[in-house]
Amino acid sequence: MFNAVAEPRRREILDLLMEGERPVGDIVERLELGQPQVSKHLKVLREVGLVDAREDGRMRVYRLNGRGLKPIHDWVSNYERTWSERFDALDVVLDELKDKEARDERP
Amino acid sequence: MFNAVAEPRRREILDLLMEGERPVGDIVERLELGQPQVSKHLKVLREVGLVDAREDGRMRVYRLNGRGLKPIHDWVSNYERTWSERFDALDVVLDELKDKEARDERP
DNA sequence: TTGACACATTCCCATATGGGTATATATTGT
DNA sequence: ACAATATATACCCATATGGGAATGTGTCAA
Repeated sequence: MFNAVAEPRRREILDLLMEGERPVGDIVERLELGQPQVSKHLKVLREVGLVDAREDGRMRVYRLNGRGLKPIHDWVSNYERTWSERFDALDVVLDELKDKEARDERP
Repeated sequence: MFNAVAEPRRREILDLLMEGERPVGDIVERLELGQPQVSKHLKVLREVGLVDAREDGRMRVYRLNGRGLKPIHDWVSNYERTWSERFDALDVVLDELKDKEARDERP
């Protein structure tokens, strides 16, 4: 899944979908990439759960599923303290509290 | 650079280096991977600035440079709000403050 | 039903990449 | 100087992957 995001065009697709759901055609236009290529990238993103598709007539509307990026966020966050000196003991505690709250609210 | 981190073994190397600097031999042992392979992975990580090397006699001691992961962290953080409902307006303000402080301290 | 449209899938090709093996380079110890 | 050690590099091979072109599938409109 790190792999899915390692592709520049796929990151562009995700960035685009952050604006809102989009049919394939729109993505093809914006990325200036062939339609089959976009479909293939979307397939990869679908397989790792980073996007969902909704059928609307003869078009498929793709929607971002940002939660799929949480594993990456979690992994990278472990390294945050190596560059952010502000990420000291207090910050760690606060972040853990924030995480705990989030878990309690949506178990 | 996303690419460098997309490789599982390279992430293992980074995770290992989080414990502290290590010569190549130690990494080879821990990863149970060939020495040339480890050297090649380290080369990739060096080229994207995720690790630094220090010469110590006939061995090269590699050290983590976590700051190189900041771009990834920044990119993924844009998506955090899509899965964390606690990431509301107040949190955004607080995080921006934290960023600002960090910039002021290390410009 | 037929044709146009939106998208997915297939096939082909060029390139990149990771592992394995062998070898080169540099440094230490004797 | 020589052998051993630590690491880097070169070469080979199998596989994965992205783009391009062609084709398949399902849907709407007339």
